[in-house]
Amino acid sequence: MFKPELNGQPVVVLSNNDGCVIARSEEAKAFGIKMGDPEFLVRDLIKTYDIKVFSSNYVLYGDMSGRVMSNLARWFPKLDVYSIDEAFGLLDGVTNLDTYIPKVRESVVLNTGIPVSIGVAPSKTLAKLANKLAKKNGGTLVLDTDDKISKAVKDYPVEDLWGVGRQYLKKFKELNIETVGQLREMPEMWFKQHMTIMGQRMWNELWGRSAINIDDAPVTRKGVSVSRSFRNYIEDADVLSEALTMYASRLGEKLRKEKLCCLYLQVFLYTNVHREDHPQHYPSQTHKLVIASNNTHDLVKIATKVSRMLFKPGIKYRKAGVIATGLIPENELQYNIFDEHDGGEKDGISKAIDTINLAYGRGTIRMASEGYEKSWKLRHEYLSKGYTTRWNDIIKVK
DNA sequence: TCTGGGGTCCTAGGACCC
DNA sequence: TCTGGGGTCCTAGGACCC
Repeated sequence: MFKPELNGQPVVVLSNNDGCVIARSEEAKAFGIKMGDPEFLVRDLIKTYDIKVFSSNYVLYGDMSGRVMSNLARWFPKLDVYSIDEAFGLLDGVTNLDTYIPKVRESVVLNTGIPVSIGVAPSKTLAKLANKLAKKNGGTLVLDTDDKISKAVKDYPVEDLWGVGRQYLKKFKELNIETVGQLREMPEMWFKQHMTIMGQRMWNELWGRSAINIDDAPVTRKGVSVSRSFRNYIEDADVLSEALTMYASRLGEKLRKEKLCCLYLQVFLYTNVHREDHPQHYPSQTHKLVIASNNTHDLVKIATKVSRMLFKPGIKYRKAGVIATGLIPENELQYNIFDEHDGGEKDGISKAIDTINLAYGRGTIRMASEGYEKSWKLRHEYLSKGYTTRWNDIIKVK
């Protein structure tokens, strides 16, 4: 949208640390670049065909996503935002689907500049399938009769079905099941035996009986995590605790933004799983807080302490992270009669830090233990601009 | 000599999603 | 030399309860 000259060009977007290809234009796919390919393995292809490369820019994508979702919400009585680029909408009471759905699509494209596709069906699983087929059908597809559904699933490859990953696919292939049409003919008991309750749901969904509800109530989340790969290996406990300081600080910011406190903080370390010649070590430990917290001081103290306990000398660490669970609203804290509480002093400091960082940019005020050199910091060499979120990057219209 | 039945909660690990 | 990050749900097994 912001670089229209790239329309029709091969373009790829890289994961964090510029590690893997995570999005490709049709033109880039045609040159044989696959989802998840490591950048360094396709570097020659990129050069040969002059493929345009971008680092991920989640702030920009998140903002554009919000625009699309709020436009969609005008057309559905219930909208369940499933991911950054997908939503399920309820169409109860809409009768003229064949004219309504193309109208929704045109409206979103017109108002946001983002092309979307819409699939309609009696269950989420079939709607996902319809959506995929819609991409080659002008952007919309309505499966509102048993006959249309049977035709749609007949040749649809099982590996593209929602809920089918590597392991389930292996089972299907052993039985020579190639298409969703074949899969759906298996008895219900077979689904239950081989795929437990998930399979039973899938079976119902495939026959047009909705088994996965549309939920527009904001669900209370179960966990919040921050993890990153390092730019270079870390072999030093002090450097490792610098990284954990930053991750725990970010985690605190995220929790405070959602007004949540955590009762458990899990810390984990990883070595490079792709290197068989490196000794592998992937320890993890969960720390239970006496009083749930979301202030940076508490979280950093725990994260760095645990990371030093987990660390083993002589190991090349590649990645680390922190996970907060046992989440409770920050205004429903359970104090403890036997433990001292600072009366919220540290919480006040964290709030002040948030205010300053919001005004002057993330990281303006940070914990000293985050360090200064940061040899582990992310690589982002091909970052696009913050067209919609930074004053300096906003496009000029002449 | 012979030792029940029905639960909950927690954690680790596996499978899946985008 | 270089391989992402953030989630959900389910199951099994252990520890505990009465």
